[in-house]
Amino acid sequence: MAVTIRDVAKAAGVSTAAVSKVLHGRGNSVRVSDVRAGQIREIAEQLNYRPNVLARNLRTQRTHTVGLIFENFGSFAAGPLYYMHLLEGVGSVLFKNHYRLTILPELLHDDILGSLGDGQLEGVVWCKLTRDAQTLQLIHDCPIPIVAMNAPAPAEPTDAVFVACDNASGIRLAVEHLAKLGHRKIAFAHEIQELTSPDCLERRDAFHASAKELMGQEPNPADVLAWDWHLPEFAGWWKSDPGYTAIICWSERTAGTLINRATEAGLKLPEDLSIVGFDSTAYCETTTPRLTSVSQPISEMARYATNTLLNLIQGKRPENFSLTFPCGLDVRDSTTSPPKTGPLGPVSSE
Amino acid sequence: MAVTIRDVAKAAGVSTAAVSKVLHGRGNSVRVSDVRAGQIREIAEQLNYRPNVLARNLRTQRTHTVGLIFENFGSFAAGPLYYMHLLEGVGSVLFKNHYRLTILPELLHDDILGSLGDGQLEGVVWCKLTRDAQTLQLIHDCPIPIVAMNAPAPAEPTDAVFVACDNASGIRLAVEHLAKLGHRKIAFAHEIQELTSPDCLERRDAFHASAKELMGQEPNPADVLAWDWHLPEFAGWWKSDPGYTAIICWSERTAGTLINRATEAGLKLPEDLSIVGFDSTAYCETTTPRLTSVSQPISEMARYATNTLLNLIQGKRPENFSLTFPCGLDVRDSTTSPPKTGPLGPVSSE
DNA sequence: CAACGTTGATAAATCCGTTAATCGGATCAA
DNA sequence: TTGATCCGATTAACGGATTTATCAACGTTG
Repeated sequence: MAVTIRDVAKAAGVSTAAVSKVLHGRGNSVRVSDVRAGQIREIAEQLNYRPNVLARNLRTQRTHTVGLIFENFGSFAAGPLYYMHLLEGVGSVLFKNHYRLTILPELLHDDILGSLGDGQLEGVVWCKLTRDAQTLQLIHDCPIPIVAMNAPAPAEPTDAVFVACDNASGIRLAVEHLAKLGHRKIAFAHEIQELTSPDCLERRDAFHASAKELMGQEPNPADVLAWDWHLPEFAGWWKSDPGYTAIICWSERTAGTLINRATEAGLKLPEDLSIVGFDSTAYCETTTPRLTSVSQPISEMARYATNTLLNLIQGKRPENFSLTFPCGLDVRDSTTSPPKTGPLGPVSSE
Repeated sequence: MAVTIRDVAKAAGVSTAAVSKVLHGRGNSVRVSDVRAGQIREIAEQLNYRPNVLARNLRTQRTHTVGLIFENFGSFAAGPLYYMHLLEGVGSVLFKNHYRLTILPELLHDDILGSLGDGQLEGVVWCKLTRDAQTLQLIHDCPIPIVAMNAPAPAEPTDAVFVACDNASGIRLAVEHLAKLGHRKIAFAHEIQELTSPDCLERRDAFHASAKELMGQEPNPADVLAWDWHLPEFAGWWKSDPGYTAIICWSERTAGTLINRATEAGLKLPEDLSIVGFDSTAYCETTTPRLTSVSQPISEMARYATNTLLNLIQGKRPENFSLTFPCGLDVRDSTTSPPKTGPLGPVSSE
């Protein structure tokens, strides 16, 4: 059907080795004169020859393809821009290095090993890898390198590299910011279905720790709002509000929804209530008021993860098997001093 | 290195054909008794055999892989949720059919043919395919089926299938909605760099046509706002405003940014200014006020496009080589009657 | 002149799973 | 008894590019 290297070789009156050498630069011990090379190139052009990459991949045992696993592909379109940045970061590094990117479906554990061991992928970026025994076993059995994104490294070192952001310090920045503004009672919010996310849990725990350390706020179940935001429950909570003046949200999206509920309930933002989000993408610029948010260098993390993966594929041992990126805080317009000044009075925000 | 089918065959004392038949169900004329089959399966399990998909793909000339081309991968992370829905729609259909999804980088025209003709892809979903002669030639030369998303079909039929939304009727719905509310002077907004998007141009032209038809508003350059939204130019425009009471935006993102600029300029929305967006994703629920928006069934379109592509791959001729999906209008809170009632007075919105 | 290096090029093995062709033997109908 | 059919299984040829081993011819050098 298609034109093969043999067709070209026959038409040019040379061996396939010569064609392979001239057209693709392969084969060390193959030497071709300039004249012949020119002829071969010309014939190939005439015949409109296109190399079959499948054959090459089989022979060389390389595919220049990397896989990407999202933890919840089915529902990620509803999510914020986190995934877009992730995809952009991974893709840009791969494409720059002439690699291909394959999106993998959510797979059953048994199928994953088959997918990762079928020779089609040289490595995989795995988002939000969990830390259970089954997964650790899988990492051990996996024949290709794995880099985990936004997954905390397990206690015992594994073959996989873990890239994450420092949730604790990020949340601490948020609490510190609010404390400086004069807030004395802060809540933490997440959507009800996010209970299973390791990131969410880490941030919640960090919130309790930071609130206690910086403001003496003892951990209290009422500090954590876990709602189905599609219901207008905010107004109810706010009425029974035991004095909260600020809310830190586990994600950008939660913060966006909270802004809406609060506005609908008649609150004036940020004067009545300060809100902090987590992720700081372009989305934060589009809310009203613009959202103060902990920033996680998603794109940078993705780039680092991907570069590390490419190094692993080349057999280079990484410097670190676990890297945590620091978080920042992008102060925008959704945070200000609390309405009722506390015992210390409002603190000027430099 | 890895365990091959030959290793299994040798260990089980049978031919590779038998192993292939038992483990993968391949080969019509190959018959294996149940006893042998059991032995083979056992041996394969013991040896931890995993078939090499590269070899299979080469032999069968099939890869069960489809490519996806974005028109601007490098910057799409800044965009709205459009891409997420697109990716979700394409991916879900592919995965359900046990296909793989490969994201392709932006390529030079010469490289594209190489990429699409190297045997690795069985078909491609191509977003925002342009209509220039070079691209039409490429469609003609492409050895695998193409389905174009959000691309208007060219005049002369091609081998590619075109899936788009009905921009004109969508914009008409928006104008109609505003006209019914009593608006008599409407502007159209897009970001300055979007001038090259076919969708954007189509929507602009449809705006002029609908505004003239439904409200007698003669096309006027001042009706179109083309701004760099990062600059706070809205206030200036508003002051020199010749009486506009509503703005239709070419995209969701433009609308979101406009809401912010207007709010910052001290306008009360939607009382002072009605705003309509285009795309109606979850994002519209997060703005304040929630964004009234023309809805384009992105996910559905992507699913249709992908199913059509899978049919093309199987050699089935599609019923239509061009399908336009109707748009709807999701009325939310960003549109209401204009502040100054026109000659007819406000019309109740049913 | 023998030894040796270099250039130009090829044949054939290899990657690994698939499949058409074939084969011995048993069964069965005519 | 002959011929046809089916069962169980194997052999060997693919698919298309890469690569090792090998070779002829020619020039150089001591």
